[in-house]
Formats: sequence, C-alpha cells, structure tokens
Amino acid sequence: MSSETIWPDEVFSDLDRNGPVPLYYQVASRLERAIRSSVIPAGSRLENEISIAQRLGMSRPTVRRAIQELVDKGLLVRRRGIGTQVVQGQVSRPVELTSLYDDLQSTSHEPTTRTLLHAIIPAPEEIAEQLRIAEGTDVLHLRRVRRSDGTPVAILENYLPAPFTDIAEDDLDTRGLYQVLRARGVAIRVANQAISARRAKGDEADLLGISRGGPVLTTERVVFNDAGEVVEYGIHCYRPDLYRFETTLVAK
Amino acid sequence: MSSETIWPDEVFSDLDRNGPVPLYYQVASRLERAIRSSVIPAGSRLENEISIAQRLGMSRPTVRRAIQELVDKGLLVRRRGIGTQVVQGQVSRPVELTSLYDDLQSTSHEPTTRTLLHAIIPAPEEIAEQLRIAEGTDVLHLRRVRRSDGTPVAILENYLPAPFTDIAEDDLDTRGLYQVLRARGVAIRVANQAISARRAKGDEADLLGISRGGPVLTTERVVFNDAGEVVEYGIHCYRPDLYRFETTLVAK
DNA sequence: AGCGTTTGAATGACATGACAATATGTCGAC
DNA sequence: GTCGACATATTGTCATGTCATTCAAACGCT
Repeated sequence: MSSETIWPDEVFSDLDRNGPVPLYYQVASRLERAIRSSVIPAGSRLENEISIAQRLGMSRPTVRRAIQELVDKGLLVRRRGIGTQVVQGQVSRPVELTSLYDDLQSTSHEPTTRTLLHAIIPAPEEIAEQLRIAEGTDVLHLRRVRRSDGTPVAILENYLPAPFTDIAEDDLDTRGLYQVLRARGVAIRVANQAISARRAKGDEADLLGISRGGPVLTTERVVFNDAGEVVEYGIHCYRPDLYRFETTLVAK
Repeated sequence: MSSETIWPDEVFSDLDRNGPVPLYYQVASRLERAIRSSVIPAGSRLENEISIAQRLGMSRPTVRRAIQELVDKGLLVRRRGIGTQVVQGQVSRPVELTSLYDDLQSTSHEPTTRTLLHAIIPAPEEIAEQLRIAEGTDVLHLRRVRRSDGTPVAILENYLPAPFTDIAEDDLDTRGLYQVLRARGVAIRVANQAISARRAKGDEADLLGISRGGPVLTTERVVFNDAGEVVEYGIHCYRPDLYRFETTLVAK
C-alpha cells in the first residue's frame, strides 16, 4: 500500500528564494499550514525526502531541516526505513516564552490590566537570590491584575532589576510586560519556570473572584536575556477554572 | 576581550568514532556534562565552530548539530557575528514524556504504587472521545496511588484501549505504566497535556493526606504512539506542596 | 501454507565547500 | 572627540555527495 500524499502544488507555489526568509522555514511554514488545515490529512504519509527535494528544486538537507522543525513540534513522526507521517490528533501550542498578555491577545480575547502596586523597593533576600543581585539593591516591584474580557484571570507579581526599574506604569496598561521589554531592546531567550498550585491567600480570592481558600494555579519564572543576565522574576497565580497550560510533549 | 574558553582536552578525550552512538550526540553529551559540572563556567564563550571542528577532527555541521542540541535545551545561546555562550543560571530538566514513576526513580526516591481500581469497563462518552474510539468499547480503567518514600504524592487515573486492556495488576506494582508499555513494544512519541488545578474531591484528600477541599495540581494527558494511535488517556492529581512541574523555556 | 532470506526503500549520519548576514572593533575624516 | 565607513570574525543558510541503518515487503525454500 503506497498511501503517499501527493499534495497540491499550491502548497509550495509561492516560495521566495531571494527574500530574507530562509527556505527551510518557508517550507516548514507551508507544510504546517497544510497539515493544520487538513490539506494534508492526519495519518497520511509524506513523500520521501529525496523526491520532495527534487520536486521543489532544493537539496535534501533543506527539506530535512524543514521536516525536522515539524517533528520537533510534534506534527510529524519519522521512522527510519518507513517514511514520514502526519500524527493523528490536533497539536496544541506548547507553553511558550510569551507573556499572558500575548497569549490572550492571540486567542482573540481582549486583555486589560490594572496595576495594584508599582514601587521601587530594596530587594528582600529571596528576590535578590532569584535575580542574582545583592540583597537590598533597588528593584521594581509590580503587582497587577490581568482581565480577559473583563473577567479577572490572573494576579501577576513581578520583580525587575536595573536597568528596568524605570518602566512606567502607563506603559503596562496597554501592553504586556514582555512587549515593553522587547521594545527596549531586550532579547529574551530562556526562562526557568515552575508550575504548581496552592490555596488563594490574602486578597487573592477577592481579586480573582473566587471563594476564599480556593485553589489557584501558580507559576514562578526567572527570565534571562541574550547575555544570560536575569531580566525578571515573576510569581503569578491564575484562576484554574479559566486557565490551564496546554502543551505538546515530544519524545526524543 | 577574547574570553574564550579553552576547555580541558579530557572533555572530549574518549570519543568513539566506530561505535553506534552518533558523533554529534557524543559531543553534545560531553559538552553538557562539562557545562553542568562547571568545567566550562556559566557565561563563558565557546570557541568558534570551525576551530572546534578542526580540533576535534570532524566537520562543522557535526559540531553545529551538537551545539544546536544544547541550544534547544537552553544551555547555550548563539548570536550571529558574536559567538556561542553558556547561559547563566542552572537549567532544569524540561517536562518530559516520562511517567511519574520514572521521574521519582531518577531523582533517587523510592516510588511505590498501590492499585485502587483495575477494571475493564465500557468507555463512557468523554473517555471514548479522548481515546478516539467508539462509546461503549471496552477499556482498562486504572486508579492508583503513587507514593514517594512512603508519602502519597499523586493519584493516577488512566484509561487504556485495546490492545492494552490485558495489562496485569502485578506489572504495575513494580514498574511504571510507561515502562510496561515500552516493554510491550509501544513507541511513545507525542502527547497532548494540560496542566491546571482544582479542589480535591471525593476521597482524594484522604488518599493524599491533605485537608478536604484543599488544592490539587492536575494534569490531563493523551498519549500517542508512533503510528498516531491513542495509547492512553490519563487524569492525574498531585499534592501541590510536594510536586511541581519545572521546565526550561527556550525562545525560538 | 509457513518461515527464513534477500532486496529495496527510506531515513540517519557525516564530510566538504561556498556564500550570506550580522555584530564588533578599528581607523580615519571632520 | 565623535561619528561614520570599512574590515574582520562568527554564525546562518544551502548545495552535493557518500555511506550506514533499519524496516517492510517480496521472494524462495521447505
């Protein structure tokens, strides 16, 4: 049974070999779109790499790299000696290095933010440790409530070291923290994050509109920039009935 | 300032070019070990790819691939025109496609399991939907308590379709579910997982040894094999004070 | 009909070579 | 002294070629 997918040529009709976008990336994007829109159906087998390369007029490593991108995303499965196959079941976007603001925005909700606290304080011991700075150094302490279409979904607490302590409160009303940081030229690269849960404490229940002592989903995150310096330490808590982390895990 | 790391030759002393282990993988492993043990200190710059390749007697693509592995893991940061740098801050193991059993085992705790329920039932609507099978088809329903050094940490509820409905209760006492599946030749590849939180309900609080109505961390997971078939649907809940998901996020 | 072997097809790994894009540092003109 | 142009270093992209490894199906033998 040679159930190979011969996809419509339109899938790869508008490749731009001179533009700045890498070829492998163009191929990967178009393939992904074709898969997600079921132009290439789930479970079907792809052509082999060599003939794809020939048909698209490019080398095998380029095709391989494009396919590899989608394998890493969990959209395709490769088996040596067999071929490459589209996985069954839709793939969810992985937990990405974006702020909640971006998340909500991209899912066509309208995020709004209310700043509860915006102050420069000397860093307590635990904060200083996370930020890899000396205890007592000035840091910007933020506490905000994030709403989606008017409903509170999260309480965001952030600590930022110099040189970001001068971020204005106004900036954070219309844009997410990460957008502000990016606009200041900060290239965010890696972050260590921990997800857990606990009881709502203090005023959290009231702010989120849940019952006192009810459960909240928590994340703790240390964000690094290009040069490996700590950019931000954030402790967030979410309404678990409105928010959950979806991710696609891929075995290596 | 040319702060290049000239690492000890021992780091790459025992490369085996004839063995079955790929060269790039050997290089990546040794590099990772050297970084994690601070033989190559955090923040230091690596040699450029070409001279590494020359010094190790291999081609640049091979070295590139090795470095790429660690970039994907968040251990290294590359900047065009600049070089490759070790990131500050330790990297935590990402949320992997392993069972809790493997997790606990690898962190040198002693996991034990008590099976509360081991029955074959006709699949209810929601379960059938998740498993992509017809409603009413026989599935294996498992409910287990996982302990670490005697302390209960999680309640694991799993649903398995044919041909895995015959998994014996005994097998699950000494090994994790995924180990059992692997032993049966199942190649697990991708999974969709969602993490959230809720109140403990029913007997969960008692089983976990927490207060009634207290918060639990929950995961919901659909696991696919090589061929894209659903292997398992799992709903787990964890004691949030004893368990959290740590992961390193890497921006693309 | 059943079982072991062979063969073909596909991905995996690695080498070599070339050019492009980008950041940094240097040098010179103003 | 400051700013811009240029040279240099380094990673990014892409092509071509070769051999190894693995799986499945066809084949042949019993």
